[in-house]
Amino acid sequence: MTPGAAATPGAAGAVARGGPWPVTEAEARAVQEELRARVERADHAPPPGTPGTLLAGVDVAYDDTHDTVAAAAVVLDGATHEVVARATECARVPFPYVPGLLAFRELPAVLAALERLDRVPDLVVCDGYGLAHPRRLGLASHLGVLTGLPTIGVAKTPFRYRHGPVGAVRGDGAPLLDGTEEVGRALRTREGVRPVYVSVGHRVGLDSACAHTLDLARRYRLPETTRRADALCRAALREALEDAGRAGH
DNA sequence: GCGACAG
DNA sequence: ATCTTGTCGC
Repeated sequence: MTPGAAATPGAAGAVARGGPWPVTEAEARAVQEELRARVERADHAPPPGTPGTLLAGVDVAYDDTHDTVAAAAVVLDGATHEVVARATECARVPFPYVPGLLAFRELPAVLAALERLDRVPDLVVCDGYGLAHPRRLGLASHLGVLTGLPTIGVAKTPFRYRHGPVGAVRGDGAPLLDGTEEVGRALRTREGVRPVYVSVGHRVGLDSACAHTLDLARRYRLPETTRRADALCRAALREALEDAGRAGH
């Protein structure tokens, strides 16, 4: 994948091939403070169901004892939701898990997997948050700024944010609040199941982000994109560890 | 200082 | 994220 619309193709490429990356938490926070101004809120995502549209999902799996991370990028046809492309990347874990700094742990491998795709997606669905972040630069927004691609974040827990009751019907939602600021939406994708937490990443509006989340999560709580990416990165991690084991013994 | 804490 | 058995329900 070579995103022609990339805002900073050089930066994304440098990261993908192991270029500069923050080492300390202070450096990482400084990077976020720097990039937050580049997040675009205008909606550039095609409506759900648009024929010819490509929807991507990205996710990562870890084995900390082997210092290994596996990332996967999967592309679905926007109308049929059939998988049309996939790619993976394994690497050393580049950053520890620190709440608020997840992107520095996940993005290098994710960017490399995206670079390996032979298609450029119209929207990337991330596992985590976008604007719902202490510095308004969760991994979804961060990925969007580095690639120029429209992105959204769909998380499984509320992190540090609050919301009122969510209606029982699929599609019902409640604002995710950071104080009085709406940073996302708790969204019910299935009745009788906990809601998911949707937030804007880059170049997508919140209503559009929720519409895509609902479109991709008909049968299960989570979007088909992240379910596929999750399965693929786990398989990639398993194979990487098996190969390493064979080579070592 | 204490608790909370995306994945 | 990951460690883990059985169990309730469609």
